[in-house]
Amino acid sequence: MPELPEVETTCRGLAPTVTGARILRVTVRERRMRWPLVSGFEALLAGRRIKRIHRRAKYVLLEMADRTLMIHLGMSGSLRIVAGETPPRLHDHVDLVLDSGDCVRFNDPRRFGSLHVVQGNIEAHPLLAPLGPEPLSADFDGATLQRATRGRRVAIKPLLMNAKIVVGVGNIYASEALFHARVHPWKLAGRLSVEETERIASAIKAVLEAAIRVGGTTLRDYVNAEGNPGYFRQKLYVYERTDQACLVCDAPISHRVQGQRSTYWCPQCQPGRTPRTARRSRRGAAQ
DNA sequence: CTTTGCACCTGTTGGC
DNA sequence: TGCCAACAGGTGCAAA
Repeated sequence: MPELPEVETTCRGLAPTVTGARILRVTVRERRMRWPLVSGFEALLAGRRIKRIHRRAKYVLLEMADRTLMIHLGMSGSLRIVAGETPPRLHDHVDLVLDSGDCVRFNDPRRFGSLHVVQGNIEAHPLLAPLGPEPLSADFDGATLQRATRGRRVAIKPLLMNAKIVVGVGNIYASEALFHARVHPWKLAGRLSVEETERIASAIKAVLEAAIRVGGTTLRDYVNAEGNPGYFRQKLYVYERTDQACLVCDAPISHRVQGQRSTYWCPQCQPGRTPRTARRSRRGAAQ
């Protein structure tokens, strides 16, 4: 579900409620996540005050004096603020009940998400340490991307989704950014020109920023901290638009599975070849 | 080292 | 109506 804009939107939505609040108690209804919740998870948080909330890659970080609660939303997770007495619904796995009477509620049908309590330097955590630069920071630009692509024989689209290269770019925004950069998703990363990596880096920033501005993309599950969807879906140019007319040139949008993920592109705006392996099923946005 | 494919889960959808 | 296969905003890990 969530890529960087959705995680960022979640953080911003939680911030006013969570910043400075004390966690009175923690209720866990399901410990089986991507990584099972450690025994004693609740006690590691109860009574602690949240100093601030921020984000690294797709992780939500709730920072306390000497520890950090690190939450990943996986494919189907969400964090919402509800009133303390709100009865739990299906897949409401974890509650943080705050001294304000509000409750931070973690819901995740597929349970690909995770929650870790990290003591000490958060950036040194094994899940964070290997991560690449933040796409919206000055640490990421055309030159960074150019350097990262040299000698790579992977196609650019899966490379963009590799968090060691750059974090936060998932399946939707990878296709969207390549469309705006006018680069074919199957183009080999190592063969990109300086101009192309420049355009891709700029497109990534532009697309992510635009998505954040409207609260992210909701396809099916995603809701922000208030339970509302994001509206970037209306601004998607290729994702889930198979066979529909390109909004720029009218050509029908193409779709193909690439590295087990759906890839969408405009064959006219993004000229290039797809390797001629077996065609796979196509599934447009019927809605 | 890089690249590829699987696995983890539940829910929804489309075709027969 | 029912059943089943395919697919879904992620990503660590093992195998090649």
